[in-house]
Amino acid sequence: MNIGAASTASGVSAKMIRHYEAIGLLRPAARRDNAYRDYADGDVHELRFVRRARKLGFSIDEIAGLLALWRDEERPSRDVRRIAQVHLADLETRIAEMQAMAATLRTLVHACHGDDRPHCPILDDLAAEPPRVARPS
Amino acid sequence: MNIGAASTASGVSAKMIRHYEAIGLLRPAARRDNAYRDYADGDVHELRFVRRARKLGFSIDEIAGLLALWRDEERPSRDVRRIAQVHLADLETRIAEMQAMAATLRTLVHACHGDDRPHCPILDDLAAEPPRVARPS
DNA sequence: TCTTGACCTTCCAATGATGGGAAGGTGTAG
DNA sequence: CTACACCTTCCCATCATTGGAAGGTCAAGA
Repeated sequence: MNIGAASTASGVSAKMIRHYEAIGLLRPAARRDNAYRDYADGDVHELRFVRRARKLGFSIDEIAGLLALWRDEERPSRDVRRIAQVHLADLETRIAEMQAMAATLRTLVHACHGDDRPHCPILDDLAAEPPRVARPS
Repeated sequence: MNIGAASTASGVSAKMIRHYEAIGLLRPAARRDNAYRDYADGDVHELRFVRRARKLGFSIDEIAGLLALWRDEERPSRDVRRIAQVHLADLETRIAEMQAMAATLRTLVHACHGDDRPHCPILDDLAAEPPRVARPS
């Protein structure tokens, strides 16, 4: 199977398949006489694994770990769970940060008339002096 | 005021101040005889504006627009509001995507025993065949 | 047989926001 | 005079992905 077919079958772009190989996430593909990469069904399965993990937001490093565990029939599920938990906590932190941003923005957008007049609470907020937090020497 | 003082006063790192100047977000700073950048209070105010906007997740391009509007005493607040609204919608989309990831992950982490045994629903999910979506030719 | 077009190869570069660090000039206090 | 803190520019790295150039390969049709 050429890289194009593997790409179609897995949903991972050919560009990314080569990239994943280059950075060592995937083992070097078999080559035909013409130097074309040659993929088997198992490889496509791995590519789909990677794609699904990316869709869940795992980093390449994390996926490398997950792939290694997946290949190891004896892995303790604890190891897999730990990776997933760390990533989940990470996601939750970032979601909370973005929700804080969104909440502030919603308030500001709501407060802004959004008409011809120049007065704008959004700019007022952006330009505001930062609150002088009490910082005991 | 040297760049270090402006950095301390604004909360924007000296590195980033130079960067913002290099990419054209900020006007080239005044220079002293020794070629050191020289900042006035107004510049620090602008830097704080940029910092606050970054904290709300605005992109550099969006901040460029906001800065221009801020400088223009005659701007219609509508223009500001539109930028903020687009960004807010963007944030909400990304939050929803991440929440979908997190929800899936929570389910999987919950389903995984996380012990010595190799069986792991997390890997099972990642390795699952993608649902064959009906795709009427 | 020749051409066309769809594939494949490698290599280089860009994205966006930020940081690290090198190599060298400047300012000030001891 | 010497430290040391500051400043300058320049290059490189991150992370995941995409775009493109320059060139090789293969199959089908005239």
